[in-house]
Amino acid sequence: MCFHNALSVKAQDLEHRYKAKFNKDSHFEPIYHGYAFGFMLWPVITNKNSKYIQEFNWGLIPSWVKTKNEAQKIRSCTFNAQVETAFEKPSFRNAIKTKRCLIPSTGFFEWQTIKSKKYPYFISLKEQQIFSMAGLWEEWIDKQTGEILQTFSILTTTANPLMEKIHNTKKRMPVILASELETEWLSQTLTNDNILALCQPYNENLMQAHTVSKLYFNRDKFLH
DNA sequence: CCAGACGTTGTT
DNA sequence: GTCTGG
DNA sequence: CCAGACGTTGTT
DNA sequence: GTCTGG
Repeated sequence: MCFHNALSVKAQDLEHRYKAKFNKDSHFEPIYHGYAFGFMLWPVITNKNSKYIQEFNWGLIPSWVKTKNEAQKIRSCTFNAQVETAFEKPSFRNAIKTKRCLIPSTGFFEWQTIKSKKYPYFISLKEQQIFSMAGLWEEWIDKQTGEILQTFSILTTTANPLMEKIHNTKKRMPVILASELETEWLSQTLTNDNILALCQPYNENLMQAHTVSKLYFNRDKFLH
């Protein structure tokens, strides 16, 4: 599961890290806590255009969705996509073959449950401030208004031992790509097996986690 | 045939 | 768009 | 964010 | 009207 994500760096830092540019009209500001249900804009680098950092909305809307209402309903269920089943699911099977992207992150939040109480953790990488989660994207056109919505989903896989201890109810974690595999993820010529091979749980020894205050998750602080 | 799903996991 | 369940 | 609930008891 | 669940 991955509903709480962070990208607490400047636009310029991202441009250096990915050797890609934001569009001129972008106003990216550091994101200290992004919550999926805000359907917020997030920087992504797609296989279609890796020279630019685009900003897509979190919550993938498949292209076959007919109405805004239906789109709103489905996108609250497509913040994450399980990689084990993504090749079969109608919502993801097209995207995982042809529309992959990198989701830049500086860390994400997960909850540990102990005796029915929940403790939030922040998880990041030891050696890279900015890393990439593996993502899928889609482009949806509202036939009523002509509006185009570009959206994305974060792939999840089974938790590694560190994440099993933290996210101890569902035991899932986002797919994290080693930096040297980012270009490969965006390649147009991968087989299904190649794609699955890139989506293994990340090495726990390269990750770090610490508890954080629940105050970070007060509704008022991260919605709007 | 035709309506309905199509998806994931849950802080205060 | 395509599959499933009734 | 925004649609949907807003309630209780307890059979096949 | 306000809270909750997705």
